[in-house]
Amino acid sequence: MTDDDVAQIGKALGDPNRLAIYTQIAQRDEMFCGEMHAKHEISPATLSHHLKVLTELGLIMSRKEGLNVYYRAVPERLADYVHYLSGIRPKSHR
Amino acid sequence: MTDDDVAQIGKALGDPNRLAIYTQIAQRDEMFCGEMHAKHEISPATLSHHLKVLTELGLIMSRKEGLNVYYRAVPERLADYVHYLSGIRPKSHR
DNA sequence: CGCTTACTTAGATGAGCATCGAAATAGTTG
DNA sequence: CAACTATTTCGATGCTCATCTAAGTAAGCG
Repeated sequence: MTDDDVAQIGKALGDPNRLAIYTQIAQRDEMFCGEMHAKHEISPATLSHHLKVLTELGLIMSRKEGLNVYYRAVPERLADYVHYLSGIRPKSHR
Repeated sequence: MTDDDVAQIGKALGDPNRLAIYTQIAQRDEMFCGEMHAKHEISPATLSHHLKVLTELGLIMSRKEGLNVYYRAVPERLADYVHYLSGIRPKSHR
C-alpha cells in the first residue's frame, strides 16, 4: 500500500456520509442500495457515487442479483490502511 | 472519539501533503517549521495552515522556543483513530 | 413488448479547501 | 530601537468534490 493509497482512503473515509455508509456495510454481511437509501438522507445518485468511490479504492465489493446490487466490505483493505498508519512512529519506538 | 472526529482526521490525513508532513513529524522526536519547509515544495503559509489543521485535531502539538516552533506528534490520537476503524466490523466477528 | 423497480451516468451547481503572495506578529540580535 | 528571521494571518484564486435533478440502462413481470 502506497502513501497515495493511504491518502485516498483517508479522504474517502473523511466524508461523514461515506464513513457512515462504509460502516453500515461493514457491520453486516451484505447490503443493497435500497436498504442504505432508507437510512441516509441522500439521493440515490449521491449514494451511488459514494459506493463507486469506496469500490474503486477496494474498500467494498459489489455483486448484482436481479434488480438489486449487494455490497459487502473488504476488511483486509481497511486493515492494510490501519496497518500503514500504525507503522508511522518514531524510529526509536519501533 | 466520535464519528465526526474520525471523519475529520480521515480528511486531514487524506491530503497527501498533510500526510507527508504528519509522517515526517511523527518519525522524529521534534521538528520545526524550517526543517519541514526544506523538505516540502509548499509555501510557509501553506505549511502553517496544514500544521494548524493537524494541531486542532490533536494529532500534533507545538512548543515555541525562540524564533522556532517545534512540533511533535501525539501518537495516542492517531491510535484512537486507528482503534475506532479497527472496531468497524461485522457483529458476528466481534 | 411495455411497465415498474433499482441503480447508474451525465451535467450542473455550490461549498470547501489547498494554495499562494503579501502583510502582520513575535522573537533575536546588534 | 532597527533590522533580520521564523512563523502566522489575511485575502484571493482556482480546483476538487459532494450533491442534486434528469436522463439512461438493466432486470423482472405481466
